[in-house]
Amino acid sequence: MKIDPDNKAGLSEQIAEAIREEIVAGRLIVDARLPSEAELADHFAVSRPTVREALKRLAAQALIRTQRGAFGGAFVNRLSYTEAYGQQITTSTLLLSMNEVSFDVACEARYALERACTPLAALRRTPDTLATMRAEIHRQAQPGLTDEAFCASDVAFHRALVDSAGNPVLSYQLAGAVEAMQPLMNMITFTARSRGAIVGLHARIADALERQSAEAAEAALSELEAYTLTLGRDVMAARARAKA
Amino acid sequence: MKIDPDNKAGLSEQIAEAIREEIVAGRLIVDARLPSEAELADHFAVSRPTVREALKRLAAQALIRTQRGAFGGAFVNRLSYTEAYGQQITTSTLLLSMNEVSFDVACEARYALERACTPLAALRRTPDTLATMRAEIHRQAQPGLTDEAFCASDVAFHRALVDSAGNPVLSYQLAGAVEAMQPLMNMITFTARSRGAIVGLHARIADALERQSAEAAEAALSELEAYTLTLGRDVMAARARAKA
DNA sequence: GACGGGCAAAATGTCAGACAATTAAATGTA
DNA sequence: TACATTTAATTGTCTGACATTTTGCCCGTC
Repeated sequence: MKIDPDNKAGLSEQIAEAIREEIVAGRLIVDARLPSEAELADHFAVSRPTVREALKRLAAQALIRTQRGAFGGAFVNRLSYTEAYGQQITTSTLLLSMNEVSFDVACEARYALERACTPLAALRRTPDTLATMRAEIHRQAQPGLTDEAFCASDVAFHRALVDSAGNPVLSYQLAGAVEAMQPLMNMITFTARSRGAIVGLHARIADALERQSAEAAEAALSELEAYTLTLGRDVMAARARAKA
Repeated sequence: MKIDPDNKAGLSEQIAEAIREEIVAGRLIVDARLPSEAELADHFAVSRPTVREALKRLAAQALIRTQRGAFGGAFVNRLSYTEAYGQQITTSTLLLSMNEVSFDVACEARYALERACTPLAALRRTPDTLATMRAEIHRQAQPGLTDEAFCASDVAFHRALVDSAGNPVLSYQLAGAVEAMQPLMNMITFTARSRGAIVGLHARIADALERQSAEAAEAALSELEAYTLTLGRDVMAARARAKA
């Protein structure tokens, strides 16, 4: 590995970057054990706390895992889909909440991506994913549901739709797009009428997938997008009025 | 903020999680200054190195930035699109390289997502993005290009295609899908004939977008997907033969 | 010879204190 | 007022130490 002059980046950051390079370049393969903290400190000519900070940076990105005890140490971590999902979701949520992303733009991105899944979902939907979608539709029709629970169920429905495509990479990519919308959707107060409309469109999507009609599913999805957009715009307009 | 019992998670991880909670819940807003390391250490009743490890975890995820000097400290960072792109790309690349994702699955996901962009790209493509695409096509037609440079240009072309949709959230979501394919594509040896075919399809896509025909662009994209798939399968077959 | 307990070693996790480097505000001076 | 200097606050790093956890090995017993 390379050495570190005293530049402005900070030693621990440089060390973390050097190790990350080793991993992404494949020179450190999955489950390989890194040198111990003391050895790394010696190699990079820094103190152990500095090395530890570097390792914690990598651990925060799930690139390594640490194990205590004899013959423990830091090991290159296999990035599982589950961990990748989590990172994807937190990053997407923060990106949307911190950058004044308009409801319209986020909505457009989400439905564009979901429409990309529908041809594959229509082809490969399983009884399992269809059952999940039906169950969520049923839950959404319950009268006593809070707005938050309704939104959570909405997310679950759309995740099932994405998972129907049977492509884990696609599911991973869309996890952020679907989940990150939830905080924005939570701002909407769903009336009985709007809930009915949404449930109806969800049912149309599920029906279309069941009979493997990608066109019908895409059409219903587009209607849902348009309807969600009007709901969101109403909220924004009401908020603007309250502000003035 | 909450306290930390001595459970198995590790103190620094618990502290990092507690602060992350504060940020995502909005109780710590963008550019807000966190308490100093000494104050945090006092508050959580741990030592300063432990607090520092926690802060480095957050810094690795670009959630905070630190500034030295008087009235410096740790500040909640606005997650920029650029930083989010970077995280998205590294996570996607590692996910693909570490999980034996087949070329077919990755390819399918990528082109499905890109097709989701074409209707918007056809609607909103600018002279700027079109010029970028043309420039990359021209570069790809140069004879002396290495395979790596050809792949890099291919990525640049597809990024321009995605950016044509004019939706930054969409661009962010697709950054991983497009960039993470590059290591897989780099394994392919591009003959003069395959390069010609790809350049031709790229030109057809650019032409279709220029005249705002989403259908033609999607058709060309699908052809490109099919062709890429055959190239990838040839490589896999050759590799299987070499192994046997 | 096999099994089990205890001990030592190795490694990470944490702590305490100190010093260096940096930066912005406060202060002093022309 | 404008500029240079000091000063205080804060992060970055180092040194050294102790605690905790886990593994492997030795050794005694059955």
